[in-house]
Amino acid sequence: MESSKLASTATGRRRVIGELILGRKSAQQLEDLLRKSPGTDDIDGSEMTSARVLVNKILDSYNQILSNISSGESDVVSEVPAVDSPFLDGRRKSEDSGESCKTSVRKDRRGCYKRRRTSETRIRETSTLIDDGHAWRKYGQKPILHATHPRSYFRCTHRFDHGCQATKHVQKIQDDPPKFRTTYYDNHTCNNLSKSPQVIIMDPTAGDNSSNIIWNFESQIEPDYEPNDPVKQENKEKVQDFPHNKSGWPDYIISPNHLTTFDQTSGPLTAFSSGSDLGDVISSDVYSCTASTRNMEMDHLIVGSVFGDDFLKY
DNA sequence: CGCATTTGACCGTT
DNA sequence: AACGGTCAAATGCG
Repeated sequence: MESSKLASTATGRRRVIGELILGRKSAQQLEDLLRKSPGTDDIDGSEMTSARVLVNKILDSYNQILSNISSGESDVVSEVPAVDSPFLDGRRKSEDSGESCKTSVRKDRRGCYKRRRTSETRIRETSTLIDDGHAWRKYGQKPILHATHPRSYFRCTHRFDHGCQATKHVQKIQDDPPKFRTTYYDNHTCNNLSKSPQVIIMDPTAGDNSSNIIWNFESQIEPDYEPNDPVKQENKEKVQDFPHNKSGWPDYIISPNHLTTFDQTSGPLTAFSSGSDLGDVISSDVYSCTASTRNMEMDHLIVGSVFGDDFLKY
């Protein structure tokens, strides 16, 4: 096929990937349409279900192909296994090796850390701020060079009581329409979800733009907005255990293993499907979590590694 | 009063 | 030296 010829060169591969991404996007839009119109005159419920299954299969195929073909295409899609254990990360060492610090002017400065060079990251871009169901605590904010908005730094609230090392960085990267990039580092080991992940349509007025369908988790702290954010309280109050989330990964996050882990029984699919008992937090604007919704995030989530500050997206 | 956020300073990497 | 990431005292809030 022509695509295989194309795929043999770098530029050809990019084109193939581009086409695949377009195809996937179309499938996602179709999926969305199916969800929005649960029953029409022409299609009964079972046919609709079949259609959704088909769409899911198409999306899975796209994802599979993309993840395979782009394994070396770092600037298009990246999928890089963890380079080092979260607990061997420099930041971790800083926690428990304070004595290795240079003599500091301040009293025992715990922060003898190393800048993260390569570590497991998941990068997500959304048109709103996200709350992934975990309780985060903001520990810093910094202006970033050549960035119009500061970057906010969050760590898991259970860092100290459960030793959870998960952190994330949130940065607004675009004003109009607003766009936020959230970079997750390391796994949650606390297994504590403050609340269920949610999927909603953020901006119902922008109906024709499928990319507006995002994972919204109400608002996380806005990096450069009003600091008095109700989210703080939400994170605080809704902490509860979700024992089924054994992996420590938020259910909507692609595990570092691969996209294909979706097919596994303990994967996000299962978790989402079990969302029926979460209805109390799903508003009218919120999609219930179905198996198919997981694919929507593919537009926004990038699994990869960060080398320096270059991140890889498509 | 306890906990989360803010913010300036500190530290390691580049 | 610049930069990004983190710490921790100060502050705010419920």
